[in-house]
Parts: sequence; structure tokens; C-alpha cells
Amino acid sequence: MADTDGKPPLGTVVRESKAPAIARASAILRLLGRSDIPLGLQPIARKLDLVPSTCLYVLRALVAEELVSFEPQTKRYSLGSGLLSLARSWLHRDPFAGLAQPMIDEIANRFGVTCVAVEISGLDRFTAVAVSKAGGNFRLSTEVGSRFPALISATGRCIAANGAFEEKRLRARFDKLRWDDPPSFEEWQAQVAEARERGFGLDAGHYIAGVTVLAAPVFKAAGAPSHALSATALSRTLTPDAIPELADALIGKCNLLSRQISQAA
Amino acid sequence: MADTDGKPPLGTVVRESKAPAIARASAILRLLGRSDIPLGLQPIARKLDLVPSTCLYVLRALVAEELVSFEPQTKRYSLGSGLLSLARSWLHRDPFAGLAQPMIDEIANRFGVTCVAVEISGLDRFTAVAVSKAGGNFRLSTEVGSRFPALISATGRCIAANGAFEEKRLRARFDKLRWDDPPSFEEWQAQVAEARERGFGLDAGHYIAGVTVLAAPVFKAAGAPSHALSATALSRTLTPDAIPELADALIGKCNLLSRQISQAA
DNA sequence: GAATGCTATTCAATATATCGAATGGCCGAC
DNA sequence: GTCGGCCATTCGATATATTGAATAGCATTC
Repeated sequence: MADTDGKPPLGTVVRESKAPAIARASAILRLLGRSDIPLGLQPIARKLDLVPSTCLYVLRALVAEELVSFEPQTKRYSLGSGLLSLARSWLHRDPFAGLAQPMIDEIANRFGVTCVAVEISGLDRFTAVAVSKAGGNFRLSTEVGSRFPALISATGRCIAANGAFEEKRLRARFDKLRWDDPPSFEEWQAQVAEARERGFGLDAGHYIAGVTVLAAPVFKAAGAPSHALSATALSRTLTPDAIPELADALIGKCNLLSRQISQAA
Repeated sequence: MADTDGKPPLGTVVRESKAPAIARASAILRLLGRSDIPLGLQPIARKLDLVPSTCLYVLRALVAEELVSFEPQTKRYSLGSGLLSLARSWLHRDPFAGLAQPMIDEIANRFGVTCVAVEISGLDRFTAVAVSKAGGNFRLSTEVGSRFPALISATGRCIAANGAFEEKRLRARFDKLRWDDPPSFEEWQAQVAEARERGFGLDAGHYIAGVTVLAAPVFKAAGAPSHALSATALSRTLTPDAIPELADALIGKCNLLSRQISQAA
């Protein structure tokens, strides 16, 4: 009975890992990902507060694993193509992205919107795992791998609506969000309640001015949603009566997906 | 004068890394990528010859970095969405993929072929970094992140043709390749020579039976090609006089790309 | 043209990540 | 219901990865 709620003890932040090289490696990869140009050893070490020699050893190991590529001429490092390989494995392994792709393509074409399928990581964030652009659309595009804070936009309202989170935790996360037109917490909670009732979340110009986003949740298991589908369009291109229709389409696909990925487990 | 040829001493294989945790982490990631289902600690440790406790520490570090995801219920591990994020950074960072995408789309549409842009990693392999599917094509598709041994197919002939490699090394690599219809080494060398003269590589049904592949090299710097574009089609759908035309289109795009990515550096 | 600041890299001492055995918990067998 | 085997996990001893200073190579400065 000690662990019935299934969560690991929340206070147990891994203060000091038993494999610090991996945290360092990951930090290096993220740094190289953020940088537009290849970086030398010293800039990397300085930025990450690493001892240069240690940093060098980590980099060499990463190069050996082809996660980082190294230009011998300039002695500069950048991300390696091995990452693409692993990402491909990820997409292969997770059935959700493959199942969702044709569905979001269909909705995108039918309604002329941009559709995104995301994976939800608790209250931390959600990550785009499939993206569909409407044919002659404006550039409302995201890429696979983009990440968003969990409670933002329409998807955020779905997440808040379908998980039993304490108000205190929600508020703490909510306060850190960046919106073009920030709603008050109370306003937002009302919209979350609405999302719970209607089965889809709606963000009308709050997240990005002039842009309307709809989202519906997908459940792998009962409880919190594991994934979601969202549809994005310029607000003025969405006629008022198109919204319920679009919402129905999203919800329909989400229900289908929920069945498909839960029966697989 | 000691290092004028710019290459690191070839015999210096990093026998034992100074950051073994990273090699272990990478092996775990690849293993999880290959597996269809999430794996428990013990299967991972056994398969990779790791001490379970060490493996656990590495896994925990990877989970903390979101490169691996962990199901507390079943205590199983699988690839995490953080990899997608890094891969997105990769695509962002490398101008080649972005520049090549519209070009291969155009060629794919014009000739009804499948086009792939690849990054070349020496004599080891090449990796698909952008893929374009022709509209109503058969399923001759690859995915971004797929890897191929360096000397295979039409791209392999380009690599062999444009680098000054010793015959001994070439032969060693060549002998390990898998073809549907393997050419003899002499036959293949003749085709490599032809690729050098004509500026593009051709594989007519050797790599995959019934499939013809063309490829042309892209040079970031003088010497060995850094990237390549390839076009793939069912052999019977390619009329004989379409091949030179397709080759010209590929070569034209490759020259353009060579200028674009070299002037950037 | 010499010197200075930077770089990447090596090396020996030590803090520590790794190992292997021991623990406790879970599930299925009998 | 009890036992047995497998699992994930902890823990102390030790091999070793990490550290910080010292070395060597370049490019730019004066």
C-alpha cells in the first residue's frame, strides 16, 4: 500500500547523479544545439562551467559515438548525425506519431489549418511529435521536436482540465508562462473548466495574438492525457461556426487514437 | 610539419575512453531504439554486458536528462522525447538540410522519383538528412536519420570516386556490403571511374533489384564530398534518355549547394 | 619579428563512479 | 498459502574518471 499513487517520492530530486558524465554530455548536446556555429572546447567548457580537460574527454566520447561531429581542421564541435538516427528510432518505436500523422493531415486539408500531434510529459511540457501543414497556408508552422511549457495554449488547457492537479502547483507553473495576451489565473481556470466540459481546449489569441488554437486530449490510460492533437489558424480565417465543427473533428480523431494506443498496451 | 595532412594518427583508436559512462549511455539509447517495446533494467544490462547497478545509474541519469522515458508502474525504459528536441536542433543548425529540401522536392516532382539528401561521414556511412517523396509514387521511401554504409548504392560510387582512398581500404569496406546483386570489385571500380568522369554515380539494380539510383556529390571544401543528393526510381519507370536529364538536374543542384554551403564557412 | 594571449592537450594526485555482493519486494509456481 | 526465483535497488571497497596545473601549438598584437 506504500506506493498506491504510483508517483515516486516528489522530494527525491537526484541531487548528485552517480553518472555525472551523462549530465555533462547532455548539457553539451543542448548547448551545441542552441549554437548556430560550431564551438571550440574552451567556449563550451566556460559556458557550462566544466573543467576543460573533463569537457575534452566527454567531447571525445561523444564524437566516438557520433553524437557530436568534430572538424579536425578547426577543432570545433557541432551536433552529429547520430542524433538523427536515434530520433528516427524514436518515431519508429512510438506508434502514436505514425497513427496521428494521417489524421492531422486530413484535418489540416479539410479545414485549412495547421495541425500538430504532441506528447505530454506531465506538468512539465509537451513535445510536437508530428506536424502537418495545410496546403497554401500562412506560416503557422512548428517542427517535430519543438517543446512547449505544459500549460500554455489550448493544449495546456486540456492538460489542466484532465489531470487532478493541486491548484497550488498549477498556479506556480501558470505564473511562469509567457503569453502575447496573458489571461488572469481565474479567467484561465474558467477556460480550463470549459475545456473539461466540452472536451476540447480553446485559446483565442491569448498565446499568440491573432491566432486561434483548438486542442483535444488523447488518453493512453485513464487519468491524465498522454498526448493531444491541436489545430492552429489565424483567428480571422476561422468563421465562428467552423470552430465547433473543427472541434468535433479533433475530438473524433482523439477518441480513435485513444482506443488505438490503449489497446496496444 | 608533423601534422600537415591534418588527419589524426589513424591507429589511435580510443581504446579506453576517459568517460565510459557516455559510451554506455549511447549503447543504451541505441538498444532502446532498436527495441519495439520498453525494456526493464535487467534485459538492458544483460544485452550490453553491463553491471546492473551501473546500468541503473546511467539510466537514471538519462531519465533525468529526458533522453530516456521511464514508466514507474512497470519500471520499464524507452527512448525519451528529448531526442526529438536535439534532432530538431540538428536540422536547424545544419544549413544543408534546409537548402536541399526545396531542391529535392523540385526534382522529385519533375521526374517522379524519390530524392534524398545525405550527409557523408568519411568512409563509414552516409545519413539521410532530408527526404522527398514524389506525389503518386511507389513506396521507395527512406526516413530522415536512416544510415547506409558509405560505399553502397549510387552515393557510394560518388564517395569512392571523389576521395583519394587506398584501394586496400576501399576493398575492405566493399567486401562487407550487402547488395541484392553484388558487383565484383573490378566491375564496381569501373563504375566508380565512370562516376568520376561523368560527375554522378549510377546504380542500376545492384543495390536493390529493379531499382535505379543516381547520385551526385556536394563539396563543402575541396577534397572529399561532404554531402550528396540521390534520386531513386523503379528501373522500368526510367526511360533511357531520362537518365542523363535527371543526372544533369542533380548535378546542377549539387553545384549550387556546393557554392551555398562553402561560402557560408 | 618577437612576444603575448589564446588555444587544445597531457599528466599525476585524489575524489568518486563503478563494481559485486547483499537486501528487500514482487510475481508466479506448486 | 508458502515457497522459490527474479527483479530493482542499496551499500561499502576499489579501480578510475576527474581535477587543476603544466605543456605545447597558433594567431594576433605590438
